[in-house]
Amino acid sequence: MRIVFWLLDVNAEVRNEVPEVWLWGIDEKGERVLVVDRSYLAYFYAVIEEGFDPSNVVEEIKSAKAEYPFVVKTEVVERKFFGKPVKAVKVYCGNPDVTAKYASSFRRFEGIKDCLEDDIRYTMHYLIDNNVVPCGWHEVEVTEEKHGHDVQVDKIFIAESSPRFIEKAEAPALRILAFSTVYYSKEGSPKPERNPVIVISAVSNMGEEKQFVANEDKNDKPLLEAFIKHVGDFDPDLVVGFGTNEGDWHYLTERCKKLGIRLTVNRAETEPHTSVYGHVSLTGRANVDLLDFADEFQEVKVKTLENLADYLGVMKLENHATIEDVDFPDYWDDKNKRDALKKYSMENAKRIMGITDAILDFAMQLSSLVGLPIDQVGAAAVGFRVEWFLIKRAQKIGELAPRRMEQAYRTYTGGLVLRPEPGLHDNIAVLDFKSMYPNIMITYNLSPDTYISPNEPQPPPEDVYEAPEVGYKFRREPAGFYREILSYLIDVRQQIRAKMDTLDSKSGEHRVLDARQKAVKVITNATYGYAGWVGARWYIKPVAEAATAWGRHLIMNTIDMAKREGLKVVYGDTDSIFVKSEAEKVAKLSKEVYRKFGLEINPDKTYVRIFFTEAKKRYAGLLPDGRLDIVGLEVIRGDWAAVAKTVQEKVIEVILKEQSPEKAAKFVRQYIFELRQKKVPFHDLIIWKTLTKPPKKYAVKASHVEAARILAEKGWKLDVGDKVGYVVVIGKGRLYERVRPYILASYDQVDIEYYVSKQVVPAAARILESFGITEEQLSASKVVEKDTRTLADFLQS
DNA sequence: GCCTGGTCTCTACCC
DNA sequence: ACGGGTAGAGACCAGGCG
Repeated sequence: MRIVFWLLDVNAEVRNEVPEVWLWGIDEKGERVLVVDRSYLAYFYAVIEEGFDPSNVVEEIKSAKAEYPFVVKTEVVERKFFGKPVKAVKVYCGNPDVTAKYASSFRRFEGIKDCLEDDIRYTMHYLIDNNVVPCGWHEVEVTEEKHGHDVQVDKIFIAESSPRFIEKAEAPALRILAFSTVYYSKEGSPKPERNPVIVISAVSNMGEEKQFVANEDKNDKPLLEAFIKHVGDFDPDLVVGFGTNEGDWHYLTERCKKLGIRLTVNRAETEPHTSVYGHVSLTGRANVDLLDFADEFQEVKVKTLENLADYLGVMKLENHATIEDVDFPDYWDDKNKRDALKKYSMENAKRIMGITDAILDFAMQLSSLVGLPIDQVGAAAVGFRVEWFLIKRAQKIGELAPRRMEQAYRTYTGGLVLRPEPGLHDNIAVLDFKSMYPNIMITYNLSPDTYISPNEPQPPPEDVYEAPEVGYKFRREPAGFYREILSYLIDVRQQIRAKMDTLDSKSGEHRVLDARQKAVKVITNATYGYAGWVGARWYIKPVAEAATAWGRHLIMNTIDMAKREGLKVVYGDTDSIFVKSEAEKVAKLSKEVYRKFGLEINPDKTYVRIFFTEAKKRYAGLLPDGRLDIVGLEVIRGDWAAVAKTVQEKVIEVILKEQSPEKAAKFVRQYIFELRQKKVPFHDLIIWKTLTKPPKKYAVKASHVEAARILAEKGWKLDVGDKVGYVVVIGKGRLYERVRPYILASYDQVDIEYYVSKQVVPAAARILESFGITEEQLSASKVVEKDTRTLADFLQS
């Protein structure tokens, strides 16, 4: 019989010495199915030395049969490696776990140049070779198997053919469970061996809410058992949380162990286990951690669940109280507050479900585009997402995936940034090169396989593109790997967008296609960065270096052409120039640049008025619709207190809209006055900074590290990548000696004068100094204040 | 011992 | 664990200064 199913998750098993690929999915009728494919063998390639007879290698492998019992068969194949034809022996193994070991032995065999693709997981080879696509539909010939396994599905099938991919946009109706936990700890970061789970809130995408609460004596065993049962009863396809990969799953698993129960929440009666890219796998379900997708939202500086939900409009922050982790025990112990804690926990579960609604289409599209199952694609770093997409495309053209090589890290020259013309300008147009680096790579055929290294025989000059400044050469023909891939991506995105235009923008298909074009764009734009990444399988530094060299060449030529056209250039960064807007001249420039270089540069936006400081990469513009576009300045930085950001934004607004520095200065002084009265919320004084390495590795003392140390003393363990929120308090010595984690500080300890002189005034002066207003003028009363303080200090000591 | 200027470290930004 | 270019704050340190 034939079934059609949508692929949710994949894993491998070896049963009775037969390797099996398990495909977990949902069929057209909405039944949960497991399709087991026993027909697929693990393999790797032994690439043959040039001029060596592959059959000798085959013989050699055969004669070593005793040492390599899992070699099932060999096959001589033609492939390409960095574009060059190679012969290889494809070595099939009866056990997926031995390929890497065998490959490393075979590398020493005579006539074998290298072994490849032993580092690609069995399941990934399966998906790629059969064009089986996660979050995609497939049809497959199957026979139904008796339901003898301990797996939670409606039906189990044995595949009689390879699944065949079917183009179909929309996903089936999934069952989704969002959950959020509360742990009880008075000793700092909760630890599963000593601290109980006191609340788990769960929400389903059907709107069902369930809350599990510990007993009065904080016995959490019944709670956990009830939660496990609930997951089993609801049988979700997707389990979604926030920070679950690095937190909850480990905690809950260990907590259950400690209580003598097993956290069996997957479809195979096993416990959660950590898998590739540090993601936690729940066999048969997709475990999605929304924190993995938070990077997509650069505007959200401090990645908390609340902030992300607020940003996505899921649940407006101002209407809901946030309870800090440190306060959980108080809220539990105080019976009057306990309901608030329960409410907060349930709101968090709802936030998770809301965010899921907002990003799930994108996640699914990214998964199917890249080819990694949805639970993995989020956890995979950008470089690996690009790489899996490349591996998938490589297979289609017979290109072998290179191994990751240890290579020395060396930087290279990047984009060109112009010095801005400081001050105010009216009517400025921004001209942007459309997808500059991808298009450069396509146009000049920059690719690992078209690169001609200096020690190779050199083709005649008319057959190569030579990058300016750096002089690297690339074959004009045939099309390189990157050209193929990038043209494909750009084409596909155009097709999707054309299709979208024919659809009702509220339709399901439109929404799915929009998510897909976003996923395509993300991968397209990340390809240049991938090309310059030392860790990349296809890393060839000259490829990335040539791309930026062409970029500089293009932008410099464009500036010259603009000037000749009579356009005044006031700024530019990498792929853009800012010019005094003159529609006809701009149009003519675009045309000429296209004619000369074959790349498109078009007006992106126009500023009614724009302001530059002396610094590059920092400016603020007024858009025709009245919105402000602020770039690089403190307003959009996460490591400045809100007081400074609020004031600077207001100053910018007054300057751009009313061109009145005096009014702006007056506002600043008024704000400072109120700040000194402590009329601004305490939260607006918090400064957030990321811990970028373990505290011990810092070469110099730093405020946020010191704040983290204070928290650690109290038992609150912070990890690399965590944001530390601190305030500056009154005291002596260096700044780092005067910081406190905000959750441990009170308003009356705060050193307001620090916020005046080091936050608000500098942020405001950054703008106002161009108009002749000094820091002193902004903090006029500072002098008096300072003297008073000095006097007070004097009297004290 | 304190101030000053130069350099280094650190973070977060732009594209 | 995708690239380089850049600003700005604060730590740190050597040298000046009777």
